[in-house]
Amino acid sequence: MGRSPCCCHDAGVKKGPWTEEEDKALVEYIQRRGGHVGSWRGLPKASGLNRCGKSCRLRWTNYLRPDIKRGNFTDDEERLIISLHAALGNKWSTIATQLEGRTDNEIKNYWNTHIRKKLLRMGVDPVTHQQLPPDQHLDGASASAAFFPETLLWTAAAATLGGGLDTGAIMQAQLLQQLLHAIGSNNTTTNLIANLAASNAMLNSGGGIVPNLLLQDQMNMLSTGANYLQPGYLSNISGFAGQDMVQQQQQLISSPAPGTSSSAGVEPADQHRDTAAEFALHDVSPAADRAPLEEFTGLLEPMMDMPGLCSLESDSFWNDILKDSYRF
DNA sequence: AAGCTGTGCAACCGCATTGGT
DNA sequence: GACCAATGCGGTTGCACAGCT
Repeated sequence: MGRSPCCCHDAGVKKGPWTEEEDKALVEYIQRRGGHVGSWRGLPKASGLNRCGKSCRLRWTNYLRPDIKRGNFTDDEERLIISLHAALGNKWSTIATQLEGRTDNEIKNYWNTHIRKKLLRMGVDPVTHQQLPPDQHLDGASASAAFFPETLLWTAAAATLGGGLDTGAIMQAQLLQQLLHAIGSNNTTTNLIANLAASNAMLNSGGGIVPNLLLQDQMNMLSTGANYLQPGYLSNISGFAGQDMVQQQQQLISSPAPGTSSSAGVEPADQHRDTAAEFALHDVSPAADRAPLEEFTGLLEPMMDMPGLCSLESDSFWNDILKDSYRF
């Protein structure tokens, strides 16, 4: 497929920072058309701007659009970005759809300048969201090989969907997280369910399962609520965004580590699967309490009858978890 | 005060994807 | 299905600014 020549290569087309006059001309043009641009390529000529159409689009979407939120990111926004990044990777535009008034460019910049460094200081790999070896910590602090079941859960969910995570995949993970919360903070149960998800991830790692799930407004409601699924290191730390990093590191170190993972030289996707596999092999706990599991399956059953929410019967991710749950 | 360095962010660039013919 | 124009996306760059020496 041939690449179209970009108008930006035309001689005489202005580049660089936009002036107030240019901003005004662009805003007025778009407002005159009722907020509907039509053709970006034709916009510069029609509006009298000596700019590339691409440049106009970028200026509008990243700066001039009236619904853009200004100011610092809140703690909740930061957590949401981290959670979504753990599942989606650098899909900035997808992440931006879940943060009202924030642009993909803004989120990307914020990630690269703030969050990325923060995670490195915590000893968390900002790409894989896994614990880094002690010698790779940004602050040089040593840490035990802390392990987070919920991080694994994220990984498992992402791997289950073959890397092509869509809103349905996020919903699966979020619903699973909510179920875990509903059951309570029983670590044994959490680990068990994480194992089930990990096993499922191994079985389906190349499958690219795309579940038939939720309506967009349900997705928005849940993903912006307090119960969205977070990587384990977030749920282990209260007030992540504003907390002193040394203190956070100490909290991480103080957590007992049920398992370790070695991932040097492994591609991220493979690393996810390897870690999931390792955890599943070493830490399946048939001694998990029966009562919480009954509660878990009890919570799932009525959801099967909720039209438009999810179709558990036709979705092997949930089916496998359900079957495995009953087996215990 | 001048120079250096680090940081944050707007904007650019090139490839990927989408949609129309 | 092939082709091409238009748009979208993510990585990268460059500049302004602040803080430090």
